[in-house]
Amino acid sequence: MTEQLRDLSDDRALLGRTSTAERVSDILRSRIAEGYFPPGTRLSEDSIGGALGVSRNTLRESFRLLTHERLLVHELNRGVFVRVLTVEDVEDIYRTRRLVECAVVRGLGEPPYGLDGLSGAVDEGRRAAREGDWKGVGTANIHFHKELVALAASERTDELMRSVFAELRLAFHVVDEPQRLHEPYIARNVAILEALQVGDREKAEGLLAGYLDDSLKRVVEVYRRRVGEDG
Amino acid sequence: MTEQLRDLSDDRALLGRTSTAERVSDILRSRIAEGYFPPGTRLSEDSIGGALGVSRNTLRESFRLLTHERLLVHELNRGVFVRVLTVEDVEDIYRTRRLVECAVVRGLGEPPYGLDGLSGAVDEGRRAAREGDWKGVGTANIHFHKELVALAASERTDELMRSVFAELRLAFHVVDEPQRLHEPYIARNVAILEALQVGDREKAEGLLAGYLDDSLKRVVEVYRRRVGEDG
DNA sequence: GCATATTTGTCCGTATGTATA
DNA sequence: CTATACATACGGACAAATATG
Repeated sequence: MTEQLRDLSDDRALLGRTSTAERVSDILRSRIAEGYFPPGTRLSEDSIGGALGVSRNTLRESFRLLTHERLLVHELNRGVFVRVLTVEDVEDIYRTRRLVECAVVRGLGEPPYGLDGLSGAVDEGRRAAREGDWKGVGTANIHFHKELVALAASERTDELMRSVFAELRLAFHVVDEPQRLHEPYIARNVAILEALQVGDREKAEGLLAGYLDDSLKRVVEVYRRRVGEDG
Repeated sequence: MTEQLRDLSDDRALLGRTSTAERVSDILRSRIAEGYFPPGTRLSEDSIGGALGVSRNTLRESFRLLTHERLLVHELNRGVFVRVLTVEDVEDIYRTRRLVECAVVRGLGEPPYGLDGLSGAVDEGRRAAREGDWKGVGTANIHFHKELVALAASERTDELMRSVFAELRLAFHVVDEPQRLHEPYIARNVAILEALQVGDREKAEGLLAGYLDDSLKRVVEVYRRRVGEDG
């Protein structure tokens, strides 16, 4: 474990613009997102603090940040663990996505819209698919929907959904069938993008709703098999 | 200051289910919500830690929690302050409210709906108005809209909006014209409730959108005068 | 501009409580 | 039941930044 966690002692000597705790959070968030700390892993204060060369108090502040982002769960007197989502969590994530993402599309003004971010995410997904990088396809799909939310031009809505999408990654790591999970949605993202390009909000919203319903069904189906009865 | 901040030393001896830091956060959150710590106030580690009888490290964990809820802002080497919202913040809060609250109403299934929470909040507002407790009317209005969001039955949406409504209170404290700010909306909440009671989602959504637009206009109008150019 | 006091940032050592083998 | 491991919380220390005179 220690090898992959770069020691921060050097950086600390230099002038750090952000606090140590935030930099630690950034590192841990990446490790969780990329699956290096899979759901269920316990993050010991001692071993991680030692590996990163930061004190317990500093590390605890990082844990607090990530706990509030719902990536870690804190059990009193037992420590922090990478969150293991229940099937109900996954359903609620998609409930929230459907509510917000459809509302964003519906609330768009008159076309044309600034769709560069969306088509960029589509390109990113196609490129990853060509290389057989299915996890990359999953990342690109999430980017697509983040860009979709960004069309609402609301800082709070963005941040709100940022955390929801981070949670969604946790579910993807449990499922761990990236091609089956992500490939079908490249084409559907394209369809949504095209509807928006011609200014057909209603069609885009319908496609989006169908997308989310199907995606939820597929994730939950595999998810139940994985987490079994304990989730 | 010290008189209003109850010492926690006694509670610590008793069986506490939650951590000290969380209980401290609860206390500070209430104080901020009720305006005892108005926006802009600096929260000194020494004085508050002393008043509550907790150590600096514990208090700093509370500050982290509340900072992440956007109620406090942290300035490096200067400490934490109760957030002062800008006009842009207020506009974004209402943008988010409109997006989510309208989507909740639109996404309701077939009537009848469980509207006990909503009518309870209406009663609460009427009672407060009879007693001339206009801040209480504001609290009741926020309850009404929290209950409205709760109709979506989504844990994440609830939590998300809980933090948005907490921020909204910060704006109300800056404005500080509670009667003018809250009284007109009792009747409009009633109208929304009645539309939902007869199952007319579309009318309810329209009333809600108008409500939010008017409320934003009124808050911003007074807000600009208060914060002036520095916001 | 300078010197001083205050406050925060970070880390340590330790005592206590809690869960688990 | 005991022992171990860990988390919680406290108090103290010192450096660094900031505020004050």
